[in-house]
Amino acid sequence: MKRTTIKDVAEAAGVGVATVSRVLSGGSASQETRERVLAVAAHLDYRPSAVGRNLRQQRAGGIGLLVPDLTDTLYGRLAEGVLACARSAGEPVVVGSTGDDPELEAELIGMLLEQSVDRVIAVPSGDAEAWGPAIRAGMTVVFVGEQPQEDEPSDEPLDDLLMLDGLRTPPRPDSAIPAVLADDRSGVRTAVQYLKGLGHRRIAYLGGPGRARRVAAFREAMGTLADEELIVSAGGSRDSAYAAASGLLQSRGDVTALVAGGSALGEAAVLTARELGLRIPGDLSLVMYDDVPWAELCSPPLTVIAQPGQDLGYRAAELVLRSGARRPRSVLLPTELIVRGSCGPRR
Amino acid sequence: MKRTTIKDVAEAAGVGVATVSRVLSGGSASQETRERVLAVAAHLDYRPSAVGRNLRQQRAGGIGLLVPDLTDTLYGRLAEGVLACARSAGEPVVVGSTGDDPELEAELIGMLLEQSVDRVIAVPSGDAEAWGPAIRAGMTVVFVGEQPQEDEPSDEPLDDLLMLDGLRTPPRPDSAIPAVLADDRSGVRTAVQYLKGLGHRRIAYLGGPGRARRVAAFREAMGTLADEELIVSAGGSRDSAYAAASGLLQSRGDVTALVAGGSALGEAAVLTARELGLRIPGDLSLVMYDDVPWAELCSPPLTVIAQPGQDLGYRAAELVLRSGARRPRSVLLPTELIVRGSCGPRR
DNA sequence: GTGAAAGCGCTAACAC
DNA sequence: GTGTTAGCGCTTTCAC
Repeated sequence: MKRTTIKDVAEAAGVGVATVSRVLSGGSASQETRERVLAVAAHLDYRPSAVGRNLRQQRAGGIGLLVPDLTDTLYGRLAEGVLACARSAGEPVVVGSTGDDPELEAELIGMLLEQSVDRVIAVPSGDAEAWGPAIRAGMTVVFVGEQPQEDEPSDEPLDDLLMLDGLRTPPRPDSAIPAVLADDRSGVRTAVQYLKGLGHRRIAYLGGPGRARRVAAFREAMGTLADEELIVSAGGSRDSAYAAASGLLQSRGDVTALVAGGSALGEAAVLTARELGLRIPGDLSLVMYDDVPWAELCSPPLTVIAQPGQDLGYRAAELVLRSGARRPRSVLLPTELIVRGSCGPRR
Repeated sequence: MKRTTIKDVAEAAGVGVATVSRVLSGGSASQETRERVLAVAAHLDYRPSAVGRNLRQQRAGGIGLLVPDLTDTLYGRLAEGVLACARSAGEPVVVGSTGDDPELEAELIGMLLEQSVDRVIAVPSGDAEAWGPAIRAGMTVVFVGEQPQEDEPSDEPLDDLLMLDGLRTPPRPDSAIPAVLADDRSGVRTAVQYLKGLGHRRIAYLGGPGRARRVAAFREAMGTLADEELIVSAGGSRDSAYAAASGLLQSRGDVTALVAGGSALGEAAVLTARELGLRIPGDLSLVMYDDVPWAELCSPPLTVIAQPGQDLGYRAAELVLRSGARRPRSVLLPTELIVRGSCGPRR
């Protein structure tokens, strides 16, 4: 099955290939020629080959999208957002799932490089260095939902004074890589203040791999109440989420409230609490990140910090597509605390 | 930022481009030459351009994946399966979300054609004809999770006799397009028999767009109990799911059990039941398609028909990748009824 | 065992 | 306005 090429169209229309190319890309041509070429092209069901064009233009169109896990509703929404924007721009999207594994992430970046995909949107899993090769190769990259951990010297851990100021982690001072982020700081702060208002003092944070910004925001919001022992982070797998939740809830009997840094973590927390006979919100108040559909169906309905998943993706796609124009700045999208039934006064 | 090409490597290694190409694709070369080329390539951080190769070989590598909605956990899992298999084969995956819209589906097929993506995995949304152009263009396509509706004359509706035989809808007699499907027939049958065993007679089915096989399987399983008025199908949107659920539950007070053909539908059913003051399983027994994470967290925990989402995707990817070898046959994967707490005896 | 050269489908520079 | 032509990076004959 041979593909119809521009040459076929040119011959059938009795014109040169350049003319066909011009007509199809809106260049100048006489009315008559234009119509004939268009007619012939339609009749032959001609589709310009993106491969040919890409080779010629030294850059593949299309955009790459790297997310940790498509099974997570948040990333599903994010992907839908990217796809929607890309589609309206007629761009194909090459998707990769990193499983929150920096190594896999690097491998996928290499794959995109090989495909000459020169614009990518990513929820980064590793550190910023993984993106060196991509940047050096001239890729336009936009981070979404997360940024690589700062490689700040970890022996200057956390200064209580600094934590009180409102701007410890600005959307990254002047990083070369723009990012579209949810306002975690404000989301977590709202949640923590809500819990504090309910009388809770021993509030734990259950985080996933990476997601350093949320943890930092939690520490900041807790202020002097922060206790490193109540901040645990699980690996990417479901099992490790349960293990972490279980470990936390069992060894720390004085915990009366928990913030789960993602829906998988929240799920683990709910199940673990049930197993342990902890009632929500009677014995344990729970706030979960991400307003997934089941949050409302859960018993009790879960109070959540909602992120605009789809918007995050859409905006990121806009940024990466219009990157040519102005220097893209990072974007911060609002989060919202949706109060349902999983939090109560300290018992 | 110019990309390192095969020519650069050839020059730096003091050999011809053909030699570089051979070495890199495992062709014959002297030990010494091979080592030198490899060293130079590594040193220059050379990556062969997929675009160049694709153009030369008249076929883009990579595989296309078309799903209705990445926000749905089932399709997220399915995509993860495809991605996992594709990655192990080193193939990029171009993903499109059809929103269950045949028109959008056709548009995305066109986009894949333009990209010269010649292997695609799809959860079809439209009828079989939408795939004509793809097939004619030489695409290898594999359906997954669903097949286009049969264009059987609808005025010969359903023959009760035929419905009793065990093989009314085999994995498609000898269609040109192979499919990887979950065994809906057996899944639905098990669920319906379970409900019948509980004493239910007025069992409704709430389906989504398309998904004709499940509906057919439901009719078949119901046998003489089938009532067309209890079979309703919603559109793709969340709203239409609620509307359908609401309409069904309000107008048909004698319904004591409901099978929801997908997790979005199940969600709508649970919420609607709550609004209407119908208790589950007291007033209404519910079986839902797809074992999403929240099914267990719901109140009550939902009895579900589980499909192996990830496997479906993985197997489909295998099929589409090995398509060159033997004539790929369709695959039927088992479903499982997971009994939890949403079904009770007829009140 | 290796190099020179053709050509995949396309666009852009240049000639007419 | 339109045709001719030169490559984009690569693989693959075909000579040597």
